[in-house]
Amino acid sequence: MTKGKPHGGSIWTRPERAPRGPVPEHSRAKIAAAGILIADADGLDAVTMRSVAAAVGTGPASLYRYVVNRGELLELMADQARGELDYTTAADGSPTARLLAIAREGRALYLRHPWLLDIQAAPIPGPNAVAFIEHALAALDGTDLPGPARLEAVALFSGAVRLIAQTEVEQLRAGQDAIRWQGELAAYLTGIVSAGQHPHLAAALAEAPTSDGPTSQEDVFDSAMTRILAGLLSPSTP
Amino acid sequence: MTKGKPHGGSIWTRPERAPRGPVPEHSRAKIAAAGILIADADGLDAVTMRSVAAAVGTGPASLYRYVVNRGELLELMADQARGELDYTTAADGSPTARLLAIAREGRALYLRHPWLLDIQAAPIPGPNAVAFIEHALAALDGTDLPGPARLEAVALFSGAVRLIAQTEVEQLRAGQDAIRWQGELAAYLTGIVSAGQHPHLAAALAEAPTSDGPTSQEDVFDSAMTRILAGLLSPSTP
DNA sequence: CGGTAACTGCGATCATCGTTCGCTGTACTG
DNA sequence: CAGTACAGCGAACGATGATCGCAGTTACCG
Repeated sequence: MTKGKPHGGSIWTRPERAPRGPVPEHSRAKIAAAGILIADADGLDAVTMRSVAAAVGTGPASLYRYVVNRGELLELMADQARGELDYTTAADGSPTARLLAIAREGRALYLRHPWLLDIQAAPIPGPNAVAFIEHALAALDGTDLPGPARLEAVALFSGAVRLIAQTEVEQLRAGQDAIRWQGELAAYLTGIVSAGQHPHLAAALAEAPTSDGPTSQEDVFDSAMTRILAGLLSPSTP
Repeated sequence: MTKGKPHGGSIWTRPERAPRGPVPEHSRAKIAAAGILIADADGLDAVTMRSVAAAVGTGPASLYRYVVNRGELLELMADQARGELDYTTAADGSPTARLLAIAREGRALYLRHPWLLDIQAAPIPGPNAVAFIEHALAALDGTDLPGPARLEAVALFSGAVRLIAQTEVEQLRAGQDAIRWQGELAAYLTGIVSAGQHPHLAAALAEAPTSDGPTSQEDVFDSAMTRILAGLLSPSTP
């Protein structure tokens, strides 16, 4: 009759070890670690079922005993990487300061594992994602935001960290091609601007990129993050 | 000797029509339109070289006369979709009001073409992306932000629109499975919370999701966007 | 203790996808 | 009119995600 899936939706609601059967030769953690190593070295596209299986020392088909599809493998990797986050620097201080500390940790994580930006968030958060939410909520203690608004603020906060880190990683990805790339972009925009349309873009590009010395990436990140946090933590104006 | 790429980096710096040779039977716009139709109907994964080629009425190999690879095809689609944006509602008013109007347009676009969220921004923006930047910059007129900060603010603004729309689309994607999905998520979180760790998450979840009637998605979007804009437009506090 | 059910490992294999090759035909140049 | 650069495209390649079915392994039940 009606079957009623016993388990299944997400990998986080499915037990790692089955009640019966032989003891698995590998583990989710080991497989995820292998995937992370490959992604760090050669990018997310290099993380194939075959490459991960080979790194673990087995065949591609065997991975499907631990994971339902490639997406779940990436979920495993993403959550395991998030386990590297260290929240001790966000232990106390003002909400803004604590969240900024968490944001810095997140930025470092994205720079360490740029492929995280290529994985879109899964519908159900893994344990380390939940831990992130918990710590961000803890940082919100002392603000006058109501409960649901706090969850929303954490989501926006997390997205902002990802967003800013993404622009930073994009430049790093260009690598040594940065000169060629920036040159092409500049030529392209110059061509557009000189056409007469887009006066505001012309004005913004004309202005010099700050005359008082080169700003470090960390400073850019901090100031952008601080601005966003100011908006998120301010009471809503109805 | 040294060849020196005549053209090439991006599709936007490459002319659509070559100076010599027969007149192409198709066009970038037509191919992009076909791809958009498919993506709207069956998602971005259904946009394969074969399916788009078939929709245009040709073979897969022929598409490579218009596009260097699948990524460029997606770029074409993304920029063409952005051409649907209407900025007339953002013509005047306060910077916040104008940006909010643009944000609403963006939200509607993402809801109309959810697959846009699956395409990550290309290194070089297409014409309609440039138009978006231009209009956002125009909305920033009257603020005291310096030039480079405005470009940064536009980037953050654009990312915020995308981020908020994404959470909204995620729920829509669950579709009728929403009941099952929310149920599973709730059960999952309940299990985690009841373990005793994560006290802040427990507190946030315990609080009722506002007692004064159901809030519409538009209101949620507007309030979140307004909060973020407040942060972006406020002068940096050094 | 023996039988059965549930599970693991995995070789072989499939369907599909992005992309390339090479040929033929066509339009523009000089 | 000859040459060249390009368009269209059938056929094919290599790689990938995923499935099937069988053999070996463990735990539970009577």
